[in-house]
Amino acid sequence: MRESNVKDKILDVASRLFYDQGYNLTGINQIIEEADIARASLYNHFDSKTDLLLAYLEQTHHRWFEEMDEFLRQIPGPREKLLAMFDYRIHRQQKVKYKGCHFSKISAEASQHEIKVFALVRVHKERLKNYISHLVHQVEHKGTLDDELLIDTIFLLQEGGIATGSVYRNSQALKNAKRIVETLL
Amino acid sequence: MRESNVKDKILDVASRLFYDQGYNLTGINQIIEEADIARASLYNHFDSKTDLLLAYLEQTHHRWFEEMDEFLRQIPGPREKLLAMFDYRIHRQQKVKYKGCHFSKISAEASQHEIKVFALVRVHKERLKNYISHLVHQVEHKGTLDDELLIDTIFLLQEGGIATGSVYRNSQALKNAKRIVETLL
DNA sequence: GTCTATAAGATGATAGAC
DNA sequence: GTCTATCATCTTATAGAC
Repeated sequence: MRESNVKDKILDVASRLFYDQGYNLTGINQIIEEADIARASLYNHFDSKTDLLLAYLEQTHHRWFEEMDEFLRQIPGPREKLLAMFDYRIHRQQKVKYKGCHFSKISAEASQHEIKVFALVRVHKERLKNYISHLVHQVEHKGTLDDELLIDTIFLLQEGGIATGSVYRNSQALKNAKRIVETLL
Repeated sequence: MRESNVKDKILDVASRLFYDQGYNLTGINQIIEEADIARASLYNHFDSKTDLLLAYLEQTHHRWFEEMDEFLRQIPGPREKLLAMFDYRIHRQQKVKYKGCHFSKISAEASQHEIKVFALVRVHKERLKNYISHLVHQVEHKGTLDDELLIDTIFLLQEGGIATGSVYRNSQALKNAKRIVETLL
């Protein structure tokens, strides 16, 4: 097996377990067992468990936006794209079985001292809000809310919708959030 | 020390640590040390760490709504009460140093098998939404959104606002959320 | 009801052979 | 680069004395 394949395998298994079980409930032992590699092999590719966590967050961040770009590529205008963002999040929510936002989840259980982790969470949320901001400035909307408040509305409805979906294990909140934005746009 | 005082002391210390450090990062050892009680004393009052977690969630739930009732008691009408709910959450957010919703935080790190924990989280969120629902049905609003969508908007803006506040460690999102609701009401 | 001592297992990380 | 063996520490929980 090529070197990179071992590293990828470790990261794949760790990513799945970190999200499904939680970071703190996932031990190094389980990762090496399910990845079927030696204990020292893990520490050859990653300095520590925290290092593995950072790699997980970075990969998840990049894939998240790659998939969204792909999802929205065919959608024509900014209004349609803003609404399709909700479809993307509903689609993704179903794919990950309603366990919530990867970044919010880690943010909730990480030690306060791991400042690099929180920095990555902020980067992710910031980029999402910038994406929404870009589209809102392009769209000709009703003007019930001004641009800045509309950006916040769309962002917060998505964040609230994902959080609520993880509590009820369904997409109802996000579907309602989409209808709200449809009415306001 | 009276029996109940020991039990209260354990629960107080555990509550503080569960929220500040996270449930999984808080060990029984630290709880007994900071509460200054014997190891077996804890197990005399609580069957297990999970039992302690459930007691923490129940107490937090009751106090949360007690404090909100107190906060909103003087506020005159339903419109003002709906807006003051945001003030309550901002006030509370500052008090707990922006570490997010107690229930969402536990929901994010608890094992999927602890179904009683998730049931309590749903109870808490459900009661909050019912409270909002009650007020919205009383208020005479603009009608930009119908009652049901307005209830979801207010609920999701609060949930998103708290989550976002825990990422940025400030109240900006909740303050903007309040302005949005002011515009829509 | 509270105490100390201890159990049995899991934790993250390292040493040294190949 | 991968391996096995091992470390010191921490985990939740229980036994038995007072």
